[in-house]
Amino acid sequence: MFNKVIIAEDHQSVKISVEHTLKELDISGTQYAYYCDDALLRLKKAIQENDAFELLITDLSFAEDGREQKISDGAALIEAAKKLQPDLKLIVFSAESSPAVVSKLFQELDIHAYVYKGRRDTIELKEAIEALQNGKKYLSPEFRMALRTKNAHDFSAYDLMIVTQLAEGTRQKDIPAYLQQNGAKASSLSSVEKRLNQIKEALGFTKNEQLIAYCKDNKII
Amino acid sequence: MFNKVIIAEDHQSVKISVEHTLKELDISGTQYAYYCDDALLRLKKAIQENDAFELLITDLSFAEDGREQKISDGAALIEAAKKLQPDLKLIVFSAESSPAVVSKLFQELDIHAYVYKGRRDTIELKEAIEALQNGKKYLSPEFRMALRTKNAHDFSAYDLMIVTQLAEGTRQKDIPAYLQQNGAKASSLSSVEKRLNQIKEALGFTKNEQLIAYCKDNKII
DNA sequence: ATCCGGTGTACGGGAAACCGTAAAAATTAG
DNA sequence: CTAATTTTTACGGTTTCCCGTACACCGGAT
Repeated sequence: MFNKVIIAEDHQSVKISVEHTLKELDISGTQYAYYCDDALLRLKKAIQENDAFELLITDLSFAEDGREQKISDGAALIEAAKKLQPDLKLIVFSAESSPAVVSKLFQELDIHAYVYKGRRDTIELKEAIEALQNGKKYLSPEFRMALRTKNAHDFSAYDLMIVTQLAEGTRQKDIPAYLQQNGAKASSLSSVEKRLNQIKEALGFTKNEQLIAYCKDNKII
Repeated sequence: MFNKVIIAEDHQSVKISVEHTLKELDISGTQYAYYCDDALLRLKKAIQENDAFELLITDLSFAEDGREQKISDGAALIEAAKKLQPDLKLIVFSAESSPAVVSKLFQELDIHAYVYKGRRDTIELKEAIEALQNGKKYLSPEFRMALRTKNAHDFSAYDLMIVTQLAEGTRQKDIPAYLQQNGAKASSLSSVEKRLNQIKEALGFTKNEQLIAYCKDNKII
């Protein structure tokens, strides 16, 4: 049974609903943060006071609003929180609909649940919390199929460099210089061409413009 | 004083919060729809029963979830609702942060208020409703500056055709044929090249990839 | 009718991207 | 350590794109 929970969520409307949901589950020791930095601070403080949180529920994207923040999104918050407190349970509560992104959360950040903001989200949030209390993981139904059919192409850090440069207007023939500066293994123009071809081939594309559109649509860059 | 209000919102968590907010404003005749089609249906029915709604609060993006829908987003819902009932007051309640999109809502759909889902959104929603009751319009503070510095480039339908084709992988030299089929005035390769140059020039870009990235980021395509 | 500015089109030289091939370098296997 | 395999790089020909110039067309104003 969770008792001490912290929510990181920048939408006041959502925060209020989560508040209600937790109340319905008789979870009382709940704190809220509108900023990731604030959430991390509270986590630290709780540890120092020997009364650590048991569960973090966080959104993924946080809007900037002038206040300078060290941590700008939920993924980074989770990473920092895990370092601070490895046993912390993690629920991501987000409207992110890209299976690629969600899959990454489970694989790389090892979160315990993903709840998709949708037409049943408060119900699903309850289900997720209950699942965690039983030592299980939880994934919103919408994603249970999607995650199996994984990405047609896994973008490596190397791929990301290239695609990002393209999207920023760097000429293909100038990318080798950039790669060299950033210490990438294969940094010849041929390699860049070959890799781009492989990626486009894998995705069934023919033009760079198409690839950029795809990456933007899927939040890859 | 509003009395009969309808909410179109596909996030249960947000819907619950809006519910509370309206209750706090002593607005009782409130209905909710998780789908745009449902919202439109209720609007129609209310008119037939001579008890039309006074205010529509709607999100912009609605997730698809298997159920086939005629209207798939808030903008289309507003358009349909206006046709049905021109005097209906319109509040858009969304997390959309692109000034270009919000600007369009006011200019082309003539909405009365835009409330940005953020750290003060329930408060702002109240302010918006009160503003409307006083015959005023409302825009979330975050946008009040941004809307003045409008887009560096206004994309015409013609521009959109070209950029969309690019993003779909059509070769530049094949775009003229497409334009001709779709009855665009200028359909020569030269014209396409020239127009693309003008757009990129206006935005300070040099490469198509950059332009596609920009369009995706700003929800232009 | 003439003169315009704006807009669409045609063409051509040069740059960049595309694509296949083959050499060179680095890894791995035996 | 050498052979074999994979990865990276180099190079050349072709296509596409880029960009400047020049011409044709059209509606409006003189």
